[in-house]
Amino acid sequence: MTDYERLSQRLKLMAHPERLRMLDILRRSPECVCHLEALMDRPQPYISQQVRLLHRAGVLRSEKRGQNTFYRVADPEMLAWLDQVLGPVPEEEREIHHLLPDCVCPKCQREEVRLYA
Amino acid sequence: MTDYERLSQRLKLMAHPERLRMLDILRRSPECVCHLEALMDRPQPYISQQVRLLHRAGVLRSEKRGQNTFYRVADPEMLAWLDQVLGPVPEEEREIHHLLPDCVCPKCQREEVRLYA
DNA sequence: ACTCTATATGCAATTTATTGAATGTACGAT
DNA sequence: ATCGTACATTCAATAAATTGCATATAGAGT
Repeated sequence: MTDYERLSQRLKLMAHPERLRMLDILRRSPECVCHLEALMDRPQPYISQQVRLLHRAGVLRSEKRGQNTFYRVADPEMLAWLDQVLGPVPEEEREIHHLLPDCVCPKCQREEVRLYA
Repeated sequence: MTDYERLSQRLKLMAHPERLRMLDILRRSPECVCHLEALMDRPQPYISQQVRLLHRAGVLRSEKRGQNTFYRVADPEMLAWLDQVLGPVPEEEREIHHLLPDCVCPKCQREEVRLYA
């Protein structure tokens, strides 16, 4: 496999509107599948599929917290690319969880977290 | 069209091994189709097709010199992305035409150019 | 053990991208 | 006018990506 092949395979992960948006969310703070589902307004299997693609490629890291699985962008190369393509994440937007009225995920249900919104 | 859609469409242009390689060549110096053909070892219609894709999207600019059409990467956004993904082009590798023994393009036939190889 | 919840997986239908190959065109040289 | 060169276009075959939907699983709570 040439360098160009390796790079283009990873670029393909970004070169998709829904995945790009998902990456833009997950580079800010870890989110669970059900939160992504509410945020992106897509059926859960759809979210899981895209997450899987990114996870298999080593772009996302997963972390179980109770019932939920939280994903975050954990790949430095991808993070650098995202910074270049989307612009860097402003300091004040980091680690902020976007609360959603119709989201059932634990972060959206806890009052303490609501303070950051 | 959302931002994510616009960006992913342009990212798709890079997310292809042959086009990425072509872009890597054309960000260094302008080259004609027949030279790309020799460099990349692909049939001429194949080269023309990929060139067209990139040209239509505004990534490449074309310039006629005699019989030949030279293409170069003219889009600042794409150039920045290429720098991020492939690393910047070293100063000493800029504007250098890679001479090929089996290439019939004018640059490869002129002795003066040979000095830079 | 049953149930509920969060998430994962499998599969088929469709769409889109990729590639090869034939053919077309424009233009300079003879 | 015809020929050759450089490049462009078109089309069809194939491969790959995308998406929707049905279903599976694993673990927590009852």
